[in-house]
Amino acid sequence: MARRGDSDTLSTKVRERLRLDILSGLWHPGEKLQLAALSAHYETSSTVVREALTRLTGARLVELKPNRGFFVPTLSIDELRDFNELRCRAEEFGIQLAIERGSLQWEAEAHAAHHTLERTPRHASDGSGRVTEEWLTAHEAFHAKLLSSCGLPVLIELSATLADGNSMYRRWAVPTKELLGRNIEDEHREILDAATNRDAARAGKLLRQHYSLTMELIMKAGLLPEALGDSAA
Amino acid sequence: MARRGDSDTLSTKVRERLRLDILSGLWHPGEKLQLAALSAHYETSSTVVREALTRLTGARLVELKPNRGFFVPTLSIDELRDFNELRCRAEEFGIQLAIERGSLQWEAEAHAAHHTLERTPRHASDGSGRVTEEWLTAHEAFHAKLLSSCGLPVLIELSATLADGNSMYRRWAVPTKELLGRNIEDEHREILDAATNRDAARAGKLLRQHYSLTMELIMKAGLLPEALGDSAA
DNA sequence: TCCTGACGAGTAATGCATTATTTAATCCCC
DNA sequence: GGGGATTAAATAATGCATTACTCGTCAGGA
Repeated sequence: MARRGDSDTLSTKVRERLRLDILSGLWHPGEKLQLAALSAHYETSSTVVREALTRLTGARLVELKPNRGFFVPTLSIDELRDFNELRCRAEEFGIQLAIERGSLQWEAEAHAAHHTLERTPRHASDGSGRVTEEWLTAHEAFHAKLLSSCGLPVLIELSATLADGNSMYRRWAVPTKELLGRNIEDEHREILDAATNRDAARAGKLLRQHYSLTMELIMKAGLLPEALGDSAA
Repeated sequence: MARRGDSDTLSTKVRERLRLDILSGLWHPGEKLQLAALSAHYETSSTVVREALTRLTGARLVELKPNRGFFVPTLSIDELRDFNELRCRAEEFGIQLAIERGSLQWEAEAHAAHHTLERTPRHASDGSGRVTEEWLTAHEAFHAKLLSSCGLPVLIELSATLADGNSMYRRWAVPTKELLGRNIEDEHREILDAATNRDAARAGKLLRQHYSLTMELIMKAGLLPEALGDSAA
């Protein structure tokens, strides 16, 4: 085997690595995720890769076709609007509960998460315009923290799943000036402000705008052909 | 091995069996699901049991504690109200989309599913008052069919997950006359009627009432002690 | 007596070997 | 030469062996 004294399992770590690799586009939509290739890449046995993939299936980041293998799901721009609406509704409900129930510590942690997000560089320094993995993580952490005090694990998990799905659309959208250059910091600041001032209605509205604006930009930009499933592996 | 010419995998079948066994209460909340015991019970290797359990983890029917094993999640009556609200919101949105987009065939299939449901006996003939597995399946199939034309796979899956969660609460509620004797058939008929007459607002309202009434009855009845996690295996 | 830390049983996690299924390539037969 | 069956290669699914973790138990020392 390959481990010693850590706490959680190899499978968990591989799952997280795979998740980030899919979100960052290392494996692209439609691509077949072969067990042998992945176990070589992640330097572990096919068993743990299989478990990691199976787990990601539950989060809709991987699709399993019985007896055919695992695949990265392809995206459909037609679904994006409904997808976004579902996300908005879920988060509106979530933030409402979270604001009702959040403690002072929650407020503090939300500020902390926001601070981290603000200080994490958004774009890679290589000029590719690609969003960095660190920023993506901080962004999801910020939004997750806002909902964390809602008290409903299903909802937290749902929100994470929908966030990942949205990241996929964002990642495979045609890069445009508007998408790349958008000033997202103000939106986050306002959301944080509404939440920690316990204004659920305003927080919900701001979240909806925040998500919907991104959605509109993605829909205007369209998806890269690699995301539609007709690409080569 | 144990198979030859079927289509989908052993793992899928074991997962479905496990799912129904958990919903029906064969394994109860808090119980540890040991790989060795389960592979003996389902007559297969621990590998496929593990995969089945991992998959069910994604549907929140099983919980995995790293290096500790798999467990049936315990229930908390406090969460039920929020849980129900999330479900209502998701289904209201889903039924709205489904009604906008459903074809004539969808209408027909909804009627078919409803017919099956109506003709499937609800309670076991042994007088235990327990809901039959067949009725449970038909019930979920009916509701799933209503949403099936919404065009958003995430939402369909979410709805199925929430339905399973609700079944758990229903299963582990203290049996009361009101819960056992409720006339649920009229509600289904009305929902079907609203949906196939393309009245989204009414369908949504009826669904909300349908779910919320069950919830209220469960909250009034309370949960059996076995569901709370302090029971022996 | 109570804590601490080492041992050991039980079992979860991982790795690897084997079997089954799919997919494509080849070969007949028309 | 073309279409459908047959065989072969690739790889997904399953089974089993091994390793490593957790937790309970017990011995030794304060």
